[in-house]
Amino acid sequence: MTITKAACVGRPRGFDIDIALEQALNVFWRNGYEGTSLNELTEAMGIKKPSLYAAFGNKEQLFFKAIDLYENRPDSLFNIAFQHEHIADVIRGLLLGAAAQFTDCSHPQGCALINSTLSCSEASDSIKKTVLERKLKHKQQLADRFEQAKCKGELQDDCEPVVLASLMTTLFQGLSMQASEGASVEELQQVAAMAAEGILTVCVKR
Amino acid sequence: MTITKAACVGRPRGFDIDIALEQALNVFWRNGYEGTSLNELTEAMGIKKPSLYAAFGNKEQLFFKAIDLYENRPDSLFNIAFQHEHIADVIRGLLLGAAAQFTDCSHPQGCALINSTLSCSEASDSIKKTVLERKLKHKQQLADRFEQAKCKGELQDDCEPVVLASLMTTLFQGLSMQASEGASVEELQQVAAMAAEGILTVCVKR
DNA sequence: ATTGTTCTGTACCGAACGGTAATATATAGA
DNA sequence: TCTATATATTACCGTTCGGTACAGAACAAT
Repeated sequence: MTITKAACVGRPRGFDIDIALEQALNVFWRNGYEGTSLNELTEAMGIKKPSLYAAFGNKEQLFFKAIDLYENRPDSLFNIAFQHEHIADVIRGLLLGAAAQFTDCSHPQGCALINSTLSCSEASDSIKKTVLERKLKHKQQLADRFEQAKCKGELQDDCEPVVLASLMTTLFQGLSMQASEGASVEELQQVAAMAAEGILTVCVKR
Repeated sequence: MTITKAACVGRPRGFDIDIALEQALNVFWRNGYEGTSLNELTEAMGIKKPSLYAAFGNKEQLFFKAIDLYENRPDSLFNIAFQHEHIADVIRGLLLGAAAQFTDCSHPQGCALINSTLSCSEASDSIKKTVLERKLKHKQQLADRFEQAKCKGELQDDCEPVVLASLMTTLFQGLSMQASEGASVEELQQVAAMAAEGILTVCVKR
């Protein structure tokens, strides 16, 4: 899916807009929104500033498009883990999957969405707000999935789906930060495994 | 403990250096290192830039001094929680204490150390490195305390103190982020309670 | 070949950044 | 009162920030 319809008249664009966007995502992923300068972006994307502005609007819109690209990846953590039938497998899949994906060295470490939110002063308020909404949406998806599991009788009676969703979000954010700080895949997997074991023990009927 | 020895000659300083430092800490706490500008600092501290530079060196040194102030607070989370004898109380104290302190509205939300690390591009590398060392030191303190508990037979045999310390760190970082994003004290306490219950169940002998 | 359209590159904008030179001002000691 | 010293104030430095005006270059349609 291209971002801007290819023009059939005029000078043709000299770069692949999808590849450029992916490069931009990588920079935002690594440095966050405010931590990324236009010079870093243009250098990584292999284009000059006016080309960037013509193709993507401005830094803010470029960021949103990059985040869209990130969230629509087919190998998204949620997409994979939610395919499991049993809630225990979902929880294990989410935590161990996060540990694996956040340390996957084929792209920057951690979660792009979580990393981006960080380096944001009061200046870029719309960025903060939008990223927060996305994260809230994901938390809601988790809560919905856990609620569904509870209806099926998979969860303990005293386990609140919303709280469990918050706890998972907390763990994701912590795992993402640790990954960004250079934690190894082994360390994060041990952490994820211990967390999963604890959650399964106190929240899931067996 | 003052930062700079009070001069007994020359024009006396027109502001309280300790109060100014505390104001600086609050700004860094709220906005992170790179997210904080000198104008914000001087405004919050009630002084002009040359006074700031005369008293604290530069932005980087001011940050280090502010972080020192933060870590040497008497009501530090670790100081309080480590006073408990039983490891179960330590773990509960750490998690519930974090939920409470991170949402305490008498100061910025979240953990200052964790928040600061975030908004740091490759530029301020020494900041990143120093903050990382501090966080690592805290993780080590946790690991030592858990190791000690294991020696006393308080932990399950298959519970690795280092992994448990990593999991606690992960939870702290997640809780701090959620607090910074505006989570309520109630929500965080529920999350902390659930996490504590899980950890106590799988890691601690009862 | 000309025109219209769109992209590319250079060179620049005002604003904000961290940091400082120069100078005025307030105190202690002589 | 005068001098030495340390602080406060103003006004400025060079750099980088996000963003853009402008002119040239490459294509499709005529």
